[in-house]
Amino acid sequence: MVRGIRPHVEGRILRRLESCPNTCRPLAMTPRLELQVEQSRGKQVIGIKRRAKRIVLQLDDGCAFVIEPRMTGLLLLADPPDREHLRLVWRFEPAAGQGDLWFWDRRGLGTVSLFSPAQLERNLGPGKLGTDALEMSTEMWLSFCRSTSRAIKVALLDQVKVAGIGNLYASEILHVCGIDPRRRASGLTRREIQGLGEATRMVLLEAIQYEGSTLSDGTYRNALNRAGGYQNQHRVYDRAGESCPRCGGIIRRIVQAQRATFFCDQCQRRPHRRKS
DNA sequence: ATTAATGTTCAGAA
DNA sequence: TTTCTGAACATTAA
Repeated sequence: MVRGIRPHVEGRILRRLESCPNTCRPLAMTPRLELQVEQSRGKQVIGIKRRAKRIVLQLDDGCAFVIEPRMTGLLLLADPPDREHLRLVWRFEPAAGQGDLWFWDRRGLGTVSLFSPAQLERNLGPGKLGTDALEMSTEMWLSFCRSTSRAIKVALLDQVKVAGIGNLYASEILHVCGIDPRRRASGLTRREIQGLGEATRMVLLEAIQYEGSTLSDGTYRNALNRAGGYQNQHRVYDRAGESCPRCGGIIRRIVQAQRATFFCDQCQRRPHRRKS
């Protein structure tokens, strides 16, 4: 999303922000966003970056819009799938060949906030979001695993501990490093944890390269309303009953913490439980 | 027709 | 303190 949007918004001047009137439900926003929006008129976008799963649109006064797409939110430069679910539009001073920026969200769980520098620190800082999954060192992975007795799959989704891993990627990561998703995080060996770190890096970089996963509901799209390509590379996600691409075992689907987990029973197996 | 499922997060309870 | 549960929502498949 960020890569697609950056060339169209960097350096541009904000004219106004509009909440879309024909939307099924008002966009969840920070209180008083409307008021602050008046003050953001004329401000310049100096940059756009990703922080874990959030998108940060930085303004020249130190404030920033933080967009949280959640399940179905999209930032689009053109051609929204429909008008019905448009939630918000940033209107910029006209520039040749460059239009406005839209927030479209089918389910409506996404949020957009306008934060002051202090609020940014509070909402994106270490208390709220852990280290980005792509910036974790082996030492950090070790202390992360030692810190919790939950199943490793569930722990990987804890954004306070490690930020940026979503449900489908947790399954993909654990398949790549061959770890049973039901294993306790604290029970992993040093060697396994090292593999987990490497697998995380590999899967996330791969997914970013392929521009994300457009699942069967077809919702996810990049900034230009194009489907992603990573769904074709999924090893286990949404492939219950199919055979494992690595060992030929059968891929299973289980539920952990009320979320679907996919894994291969054969090459992601629990270690032998030894009587002691 | 119901029910369950969906790339998420958070408050509040256990 | 940590972990679990349910709710927020819209849409589709079983």
